[in-house]
Amino acid sequence: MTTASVPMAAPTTRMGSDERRELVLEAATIVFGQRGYSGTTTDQVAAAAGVSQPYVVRIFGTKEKLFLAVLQRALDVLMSAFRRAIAEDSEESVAHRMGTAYVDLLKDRGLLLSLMHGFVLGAETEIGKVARCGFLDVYRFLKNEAGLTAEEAADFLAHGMLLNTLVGMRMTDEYDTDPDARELLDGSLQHKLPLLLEVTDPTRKA
Amino acid sequence: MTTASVPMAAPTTRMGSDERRELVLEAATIVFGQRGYSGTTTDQVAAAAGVSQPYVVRIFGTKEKLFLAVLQRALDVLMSAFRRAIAEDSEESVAHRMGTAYVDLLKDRGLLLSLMHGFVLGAETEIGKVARCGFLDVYRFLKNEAGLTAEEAADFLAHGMLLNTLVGMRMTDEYDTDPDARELLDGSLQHKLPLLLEVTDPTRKA
DNA sequence: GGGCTAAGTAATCATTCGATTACAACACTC
DNA sequence: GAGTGTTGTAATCGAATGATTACTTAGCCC
Repeated sequence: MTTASVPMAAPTTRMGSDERRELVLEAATIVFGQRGYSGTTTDQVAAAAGVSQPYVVRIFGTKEKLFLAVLQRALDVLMSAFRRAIAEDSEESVAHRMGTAYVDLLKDRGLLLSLMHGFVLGAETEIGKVARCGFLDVYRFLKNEAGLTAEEAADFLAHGMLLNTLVGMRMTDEYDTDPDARELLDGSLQHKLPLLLEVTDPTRKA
Repeated sequence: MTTASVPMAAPTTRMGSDERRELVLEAATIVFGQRGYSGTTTDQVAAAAGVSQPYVVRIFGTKEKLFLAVLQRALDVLMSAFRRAIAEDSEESVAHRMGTAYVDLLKDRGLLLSLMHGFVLGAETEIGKVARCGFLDVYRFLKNEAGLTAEEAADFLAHGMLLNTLVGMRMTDEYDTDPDARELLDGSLQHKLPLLLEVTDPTRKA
């Protein structure tokens, strides 16, 4: 008999709680992004993060608080990306650089979609509060720090929402089969399109 | 003792199945619009429609089929509104008339929001199919029948998605308290804003 | 007016899910 | 190396939910 009869004592070392929290947040972002708030179970998040379900709820308290943390993190990442975009010096316009930065966020899988799910759940008291506040923060940033006019800012947001919608409905699935889908995606993404295709379908060859 | 010991025999007459189906669809549209697909229960829909929960699922088979019917109806109503808008003769541009028609759809409560919830659920096999197909139908309509260029059509769709998002997050709740919210809503809706405010908050005085 | 079809419900079932509890083991301090 | 707090899990619970079954009654046709 071996010294350990316990079933598979973990060979890995333990993890700090901050690190673990961030890991779960990233996993949750992916799952919430594709199934939505109500459609996601804490069990799915736990499985995606490689921890047990009770641990997920203990870290965040409730599923709602977990989703709120996902939303807040997504908004923070978004704002950081925009700040970086307007800080860099380039020949491109500020709006163009921010657009590029926005599309680049697709690499953080589920981030824009989790945001989108939060945005359309304004009827949920707490979620709605975070969504409205976060959205207005972005709008203010576009006007006050990026120097866009009100109309330019609205246009920017509008095309962002269109992109989110196209990604959410997996319009990329029709990219090869439907010329209109291709045209729509080309128009929304321009040179960033290969990134989207790669993110949404890892098997595709460039 | 009264002649009827049965608990409240309905004083109302019975209803044809088509009529009843439409009634349930409308109720479902409202509920799905504010809670999303997974967040809505068949019981909530039944209560909103004034029928029993088992009856709702018997009419549509499953909750998913009910949601698909809601989506299809919403797309049909949308396309009808657009066709009517381009048919009428007016001094306004086609795009302007369609925009007005789109905003008018807010009167059909939950319709645009149910659509939006469907749009961001592309990962769900059946829902995704209907969403992509319906969205592309609209895009083709804008180009082929309304005579918009590809870019104009994308702009139109983008601002539609922004409007849906603003409504979904209940940005109207901040209309009186936040000048940026007000500006954003004014820009997205122009003269149609009173309609939105009335729809989202029936207690408000014009 | 009797039977037949369709509208509609009450009761209930099997799952699923978020949350709680109790317990285990690793790492750190003294 | 004993004690202790933190990381982490197994087991389980109660409520919610979609679906099924069996039953009731209204209208309708002959």
